[in-house]
This record gives sequence, structure tokens and C-alpha cells, in this order.
Amino acid sequence: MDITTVAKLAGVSRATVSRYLNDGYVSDEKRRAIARVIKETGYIPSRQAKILRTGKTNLIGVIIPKINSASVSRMVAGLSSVFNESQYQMLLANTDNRENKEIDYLRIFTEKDRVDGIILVGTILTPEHERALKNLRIPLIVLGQAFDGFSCVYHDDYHAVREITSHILNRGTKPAYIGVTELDIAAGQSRHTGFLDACAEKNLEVPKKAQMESDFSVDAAYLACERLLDVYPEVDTIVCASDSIAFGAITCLREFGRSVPEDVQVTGVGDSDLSKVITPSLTTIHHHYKTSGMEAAKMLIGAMDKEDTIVRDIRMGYELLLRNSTR
Amino acid sequence: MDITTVAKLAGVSRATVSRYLNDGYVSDEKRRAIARVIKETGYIPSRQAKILRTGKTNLIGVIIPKINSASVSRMVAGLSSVFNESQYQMLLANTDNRENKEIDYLRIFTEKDRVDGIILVGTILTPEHERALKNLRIPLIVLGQAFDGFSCVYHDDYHAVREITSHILNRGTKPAYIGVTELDIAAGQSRHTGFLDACAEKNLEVPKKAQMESDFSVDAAYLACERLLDVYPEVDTIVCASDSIAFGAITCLREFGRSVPEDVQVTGVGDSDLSKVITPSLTTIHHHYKTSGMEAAKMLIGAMDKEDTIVRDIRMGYELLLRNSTR
DNA sequence: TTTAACTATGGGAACGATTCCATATATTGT
DNA sequence: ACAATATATGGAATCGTTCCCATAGTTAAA
Repeated sequence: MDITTVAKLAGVSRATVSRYLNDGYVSDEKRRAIARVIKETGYIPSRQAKILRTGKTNLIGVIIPKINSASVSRMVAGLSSVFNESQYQMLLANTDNRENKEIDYLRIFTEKDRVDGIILVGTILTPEHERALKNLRIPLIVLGQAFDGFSCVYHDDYHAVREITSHILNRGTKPAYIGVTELDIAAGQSRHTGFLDACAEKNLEVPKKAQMESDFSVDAAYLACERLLDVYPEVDTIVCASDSIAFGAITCLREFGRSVPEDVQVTGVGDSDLSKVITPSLTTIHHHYKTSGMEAAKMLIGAMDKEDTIVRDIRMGYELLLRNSTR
Repeated sequence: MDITTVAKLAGVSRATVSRYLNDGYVSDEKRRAIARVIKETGYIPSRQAKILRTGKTNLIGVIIPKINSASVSRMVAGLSSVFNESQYQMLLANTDNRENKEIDYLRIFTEKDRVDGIILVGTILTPEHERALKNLRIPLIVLGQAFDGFSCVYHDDYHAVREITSHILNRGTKPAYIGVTELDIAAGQSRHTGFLDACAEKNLEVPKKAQMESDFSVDAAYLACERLLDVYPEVDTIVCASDSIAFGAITCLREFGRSVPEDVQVTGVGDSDLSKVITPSLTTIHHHYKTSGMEAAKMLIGAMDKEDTIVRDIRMGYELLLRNSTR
């Protein structure tokens, strides 16, 4: 069943059927005839032929660092809810935290109109990324990171961690920090700076040795905390760059006989499902991951529809959740 | 840059360039000429034109019930790792637990060669599903559920829960169960039956009131546990159909002054990241979610390549993880 | 009444590949 | 030396749309 056959059966030209399917001038009479034939034959237009002709794929490339992560999967859920309401489908590419893979996928997605737009859930953005993004001829939104010169939706990590730190410093004088690489601007640098600025505000000097670098795994965080206790045993407050890091820290503290929050306060970031379930429940930041995914999707659709190239920049608010891991 | 231009520049016909790109007879001389032109011009063949002509999209439709779930996102990670190694891209469709959406997506994916194959991560499979699947003209693998008559990769939920139950009944005589709807064969029915059969084996009668139905949310599980304590206060062992349910139960037990595992033992299923972090760490089942995703992807690729329609059925093993929530 | 604008329709050229068929030469077996 | 086979190449049809252009009738504005 193709458009030519439908046209013949309805006694019109191919062009008229095409106009009927899209939005051109078609008289009521022909309109009815075509509708009947389509109904009877069960004709469905070939998407591929349409794509070849129009160059619009209705596909969105989504590049993510890791699918099985609470924050990323929530963002994807947000993207999915918006794109599926429109007529877009998502092409998912998982880089498994290999940044060079991001560039590869960028290329794959861009090559010869494979996708109409791209969402890049960023972690570490290098100059090489910047170059690749600059050359892009299709709309792109960076999600989860601020990236100058590009449209992006991100979370206010700096103020979030600054606020949570300020709050717990009412009850602590020996703060420490366990974070991730500073190459990750959002989760690494902004959160770290937020922590340091809050400490500075209270005139607290934080020694270098009290600032640990880990990654997002519970196990690495455990080890980082172990090192911390070794070099800075007087610590009474640990600000962590993520919930998973906080979980590792809490486990470690417990095994070293420090009680939380009596001896040491701990905070996380992310409000993961389990942050309220563990003992003690975790004081943390709720980031609106799903909502930011939805915002990013809407922005991208806007950019694709209107071909508008104005750079926009959405910084999402957050909520401070005070629970039992802090005093 | 299209194939015709390349052909002209290389002094050959379009057909020869096509043969060069694919796998036909091309002399070394022309081969070199074409290679040079392609390098100089940066020519990239249009995927869409190829798809239109060949009918192969190199796209896989992946239908999932919920992306931000530990088990699902791990399965997707497995799928992604295999498909990305081959030349396939994944089209992700999230149904948000609305089963009728699954049928919709099945239709969307199938219509006019949109995808070459489908992975359906199943929860509840109705007769309507069966009908829709029977009419499919492209390969499909069901992941996470056994489904008679179709190729599938699933986890041995029955034996897993039966074994974990048998084990903890060495130290408990008043078992209870918190599960999910029986319409979900894998997570609902199989796990429940595994539990009941293990109890029967030890000649333990489990009253109806000691078998609660919840869903996968921590909050619903909390409430189910609350009801359980109300109607069956003598309970000393709770087998839960998932880790998240177990987390809800543990939280509830703690708030009602029952200590785990001394007063009540609790088990989960899933080995989620946090099962070893909470207090007490959770006795649970490790299912090879990521591996099953990889297996399903390989099966699908096999079915697509060889057009082989033999139904296969992979049941994955599991590991019993004894931790501190049981005695 | 002329001009312009809108409505309606069909013909045919794209879009950019693959692939069948015909043809020609080179190689091998007998 | 001849048939059979493998290698190499180009011409042209095909996949199924969209959309530009030409044509024409109808209505509205001047």
C-alpha cells in the first residue's frame, strides 16, 4: 500500500493525497474519498520516505553518562514524558562515563540527519566538547551542567550546598568535604565551592586534608571517609557531594564507632529514594531532576520548531531536606 | 555530497561506489580512486536513503515500564552495551507502568519499518499483549518475564524466593509476605509461590492475613507493613518481593519498636545499591539484571541476522546474599 | 471590469541510496 | 581450444514520499 495506489483508488493525484495527509488545500469531496480509501486499505504512510524527502527524522538523540544512576534516570523520565507527548522518539546513547564516547555519539547523531535535536546530559565538558558543539548544525540542550554559549538546564548546586553547609555549621566546627573531580563543574566544582564559601562565611578554615576526592560509588566514598578519619580525626561534620557518597561515609563512620549525627553530622545531595529510609535518614538536597528533564525537552522542541537559536539558560531551584543525619 | 558526485569524481558509476561501500566486486584500482574521493570530500552516505531502499533501520525499539527503577535501568544498561557495540541504536519508550501504552508503542514501532526488532521489558502481560505480539512481523524478545510462545530472558524468581525463604525459616516460625500484584507473573506470582512453597515444605501454614499486597514504592510498603503488624503482630519473618518493599518494611518495623533481625527478620529481592548500606544490611537476592539485558540483546541480534524464528528461553541464575537483616 | 488573492488539483522532479540485469573480461577446468 | 565460472562494471528501475510549478476556477477588492 503506497500513496500512489491510494491516489488511484480515490481518483485523485498523489499530490492531493499528500496534501490531505499534511495540510494543504483539499476539497471536502476529495477529502471524503481519500479518507474512505485509507480506511478501507489500512494505508499507513512510509515514515522513511517522508524522512528522506523532508530531512526531518522526529528523532531526538539523548546522550547520558550512565543510565543506572538515580539522577540520570529521573532526568530521562522527564525527557521521555515530554517527548512522548509530542511526536518525538528518543534515541538513547549511554557513554558509561567515557567522555570521548560523548563526542563520538555527537558525531553519529549529527551525521546525515539522523536526529533533529540533541540532549546532552553532561558531566565533564572539555574544550573538545565545545568545539564539537560549536560545529553542530542542529539544536542542542545541555542538561545538568551550565555551559556558556549553549542553551542549558541545570541545578543550582552552588547555592544548594552553600545553604546546606551554612545550616549544619550551626552545630559543627570541624567540617570536612568528600566530593568528586573538579572537572565536573556542577557536581564537582560548584558543590565544593559552595561548601568552602559557607565555611569562609563562618570564618572556618578548612584544611586541605579535610577535603577528599572520591567518585559517586558507595565503595569509593567509604574509602575516602576512612582516609579522612585517619588524617583528620577531629572532624564533626561531613558534607558530601552526593547521597551515594554520604551512604559510604555513614557506613564507614558506623564501622569506626562514630555515631551519626551525635559525633559526626553528614549531608548528601540528590534526595535519592533511600535517603529517607536509611538510619539515620539523610539530610540532603532535593534537586528537581525530572522537572529539569521536562524543561530541557520543552526547550529543545521550541528550538526545533521555531528554528530559534537564542541561547537560554534555566537554573532550577532546590529544596533543603533536614533529616536525622544532622543535629 | 551524494553518491552520484562521488562516482563522477572517481570516474566510476554510482553502482560501483555502492558496491565499494557494501561488499561487492570492485577492482583495487577503482577501490583506491573511490577511497581517495571519499576522503577528500568527507562524503557520508545518507542513512535514510539506505533505509528507504533496504527496509533495514538498524533501530531497536525498547519498551520499558519505568526508567527510574534500579532493575530496569540495569537491564537497559546491559542492552545498551551490546547494541552500541553492534551498529544498532536504541529507541526508548517509557510506559510509566501503563500497560495499554505498551500495546501502543508496539504498534508505533512496528508500523512501516520503524525498527528492526523489539525488546519488551514486561511486567503485566495480558491476552491483548499476546494478540499484539502474535501479529508482529519483526523479532521480539521479552525481558524480565517468561512468556510462553515467545523468546524471552527472565530471572528465576520462583527458586530464588523459595531458597531465601527456606533459609530464613531456620530461624523463624511466623512468616509473612509483602508482595505485588499477581498479574505480574515474575515479581508477583512467582515470588509469592516460591515463598508459599518454601513454607509448605516446612509444614508452616501462612494465614491469608499475613500476605499483603503492595507496590514497589517504599511508602506503600511502609503502609502494608503497618497493616501487617496490626493484623498479625506475632510475625517474626517478613519476605518482601523487592528491596524497596523491604526498605519500607524495615522503616516501619523500626518505628514500631521491633528490631531487625532480632524481633523480625526481613528479606528483599534485587540487591539494589543500597541494600548493603542500610542498617541492618539487607539479606536479598542478586539478580543478574545487566547480564540478562546483554543476553536479550544478543538473542535479538541473532534473530534479526539469521531471520531464525526459533523460540528460545533463557532463565538466569541468581545469588543469595545473606546479610544482617536475617539471623 | 480588471487585478489580486485564495482555493483546488495534477504533473513531475527531487531526496540518495541499493540492486537487478546485461555485458565484458579474466581465470579455471577438461 | 572451449565451456564454465569468477570478477568487474555501468545502466536503469526502485523505495514512497514531498513539494515546486503550472493551470484554473472562484471570490474579493479597487
